[in-house]
Amino acid sequence: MLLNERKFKILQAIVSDYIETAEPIGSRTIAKKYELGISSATIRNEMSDLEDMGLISQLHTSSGRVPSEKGYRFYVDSMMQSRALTSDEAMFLQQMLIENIYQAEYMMRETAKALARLTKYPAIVSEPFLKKTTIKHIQLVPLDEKSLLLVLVTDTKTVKNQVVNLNTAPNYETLTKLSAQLNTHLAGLSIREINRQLIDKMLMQFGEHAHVLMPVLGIIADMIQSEDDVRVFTSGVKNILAFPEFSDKTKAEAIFNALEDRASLFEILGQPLASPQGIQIIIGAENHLDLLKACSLIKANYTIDNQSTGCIALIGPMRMDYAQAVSVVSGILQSIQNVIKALGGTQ
Amino acid sequence: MLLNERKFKILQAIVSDYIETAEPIGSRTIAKKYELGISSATIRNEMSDLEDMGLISQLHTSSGRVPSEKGYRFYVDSMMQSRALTSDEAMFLQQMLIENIYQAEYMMRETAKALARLTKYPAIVSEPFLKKTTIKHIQLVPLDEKSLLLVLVTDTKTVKNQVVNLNTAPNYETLTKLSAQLNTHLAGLSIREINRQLIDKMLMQFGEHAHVLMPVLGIIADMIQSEDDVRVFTSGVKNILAFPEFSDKTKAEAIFNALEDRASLFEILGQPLASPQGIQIIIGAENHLDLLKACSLIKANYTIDNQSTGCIALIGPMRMDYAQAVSVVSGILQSIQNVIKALGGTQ
DNA sequence: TGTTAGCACTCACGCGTTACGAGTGCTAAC
DNA sequence: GTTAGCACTCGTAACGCGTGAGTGCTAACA
Repeated sequence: MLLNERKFKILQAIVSDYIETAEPIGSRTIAKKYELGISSATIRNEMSDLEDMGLISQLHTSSGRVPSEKGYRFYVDSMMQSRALTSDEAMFLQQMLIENIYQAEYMMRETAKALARLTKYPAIVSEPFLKKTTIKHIQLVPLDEKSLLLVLVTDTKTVKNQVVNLNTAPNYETLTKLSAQLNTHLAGLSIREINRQLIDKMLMQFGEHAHVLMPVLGIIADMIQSEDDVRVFTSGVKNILAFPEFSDKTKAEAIFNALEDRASLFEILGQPLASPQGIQIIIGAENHLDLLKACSLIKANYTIDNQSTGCIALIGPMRMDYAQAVSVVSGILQSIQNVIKALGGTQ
Repeated sequence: MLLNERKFKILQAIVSDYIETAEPIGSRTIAKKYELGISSATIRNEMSDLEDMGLISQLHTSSGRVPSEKGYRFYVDSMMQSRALTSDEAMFLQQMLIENIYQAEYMMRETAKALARLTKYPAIVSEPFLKKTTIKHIQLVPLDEKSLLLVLVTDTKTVKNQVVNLNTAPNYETLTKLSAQLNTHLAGLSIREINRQLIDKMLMQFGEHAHVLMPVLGIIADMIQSEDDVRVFTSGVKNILAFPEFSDKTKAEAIFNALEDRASLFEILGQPLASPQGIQIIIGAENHLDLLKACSLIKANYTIDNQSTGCIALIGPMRMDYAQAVSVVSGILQSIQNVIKALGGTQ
């Protein structure tokens, strides 16, 4: 779609004004507020054209114009100015990094908080999806006669635990030995690399303890493959109450529902990224979740060794401040990558 | 405070009607709806007395009456009928128990969900506060040259992890030995029992690895003592939007703030219980958290070996359905206790 | 031919008025 | 002691109306 410069400027004025005020905007207001050197009548003519093109719309005759989804899309694609982080924002992120971040879980929670704090939009942060990470260490820990604890550490130092129930659990020494063997075979592998052949080979070596190995391997596969165990952190969900577009209770509730339900959170995070390395902007009904069709999403994957893994996202009204949100998301993305690198340590 | 039977019945009618409808209730309505065998004029006189006693109040002259905090307190203490779980509720809890509950974290999350689902009030569930539980097992897991992972399992099978950074981390065999020694000394103890004497004795035995022991012990103490690491699960926070008393945005926001902030959650959960074994009902300003002064709380501790440990709580408007809430909380409390017993297993 | 001034028209919104109803307290009669 | 009746209060919903921000259309102008 091509717009002449005047239409371009008018659309830009409408979108950014609406992002700021949430009020429909009329020709006279544009003429007064933005010095375009043309009269309101001319602006009216141009606006009529923009409406024909589907970029803006009216709520009723004789109301001002409001950007349409297509209008937002055009804005995001063609006229949004990427802006740098303000010094306040940068300092906030810096501060967050300085505080000791020992472990993935803590970092995730803090990241969600920071996103929500800086943008005033609800934020979602997911742990890395394990199927894309590799196993760093496995440890079998004794619990009692009939159960043991399986501890799995990934290359991002995310730690997972699961109790394994058996008829009779091996004693401490045996578990220590088994742990060592498991590590010999599995450390450094991703789930994709654990295949039938490898399992058979391990079963041979495990001998009398094969009855322990089978459930343990099964659970490792489950832990790695199922979303069930991936923690998702949200923060600032209440922020949506501040937006007039959600002052209607049922609309606010829809969003709360989406953000409190793990299934729909995964739906939000899990859609394949058009540009997996970058930041994706999803406007209104472009996302397929009915509960969020009045919202826009800003998503990014953080990556480990260039493999996409976890996800961070912001949710806001369609008139969200895309420029600010994108810059904050990209800033935080970098911070996370740095921390992941640091956590990776000497490996 | 003593009320004659007529006043008692009238107050009961006012409280339960208001709990149901959230509308002030007048003498004529009571006369029609509840067959007390007296006229509205008589009821008016009695209501005037009840108001003098501070049990009910008017929002303005010529409006119906509304229970005061004192009135709710009287209701809860003297006239609330404890009710059994409905068969639906009982089945729901039964179902929850049947689903495999392997681990404390999962159980907590599900418990919070169930509480919120059954009552329509926001629910909070905390993990056991460690200072009151005992250590079941400690394991040191290798990570890399400069760090190791400390895994701590408690008697409720709650699992905590923390990365420990050292100048040079011992190798796998050493860690295995150290783990065994730590367990010999510490398993079965609560944090109160880890004293200077014991630490000195351990330092002697650890010899060359004393430089590992000190940070590890420090972190164990931290993990056990600090609230920071206690997970708190909330569910159904959005439910407050359904109550007309919170339709004012700022009032709803106050509650969202309280329930999203860990510090205030701890404040909610942490107040000493008047009756540590039972269910505590806190009405309005009886709780000291300003953000929640328009709310009532229903709290209970779940216990392990008769020591109070974790906490479950419901939050609602002052006119919450105390009878139902209490019965659900007590039902869930029992379920949790059963699960804890089962998790305790053969120990 | 593109731009602009002017005009008639639309429609949401705020405001004052009014009618209504649910509630009260008081008084007098039973 | 109880109740019927009455005057009074006050929040709320409905209504009408003026206002203002907006539109599209037309005619005049550069």
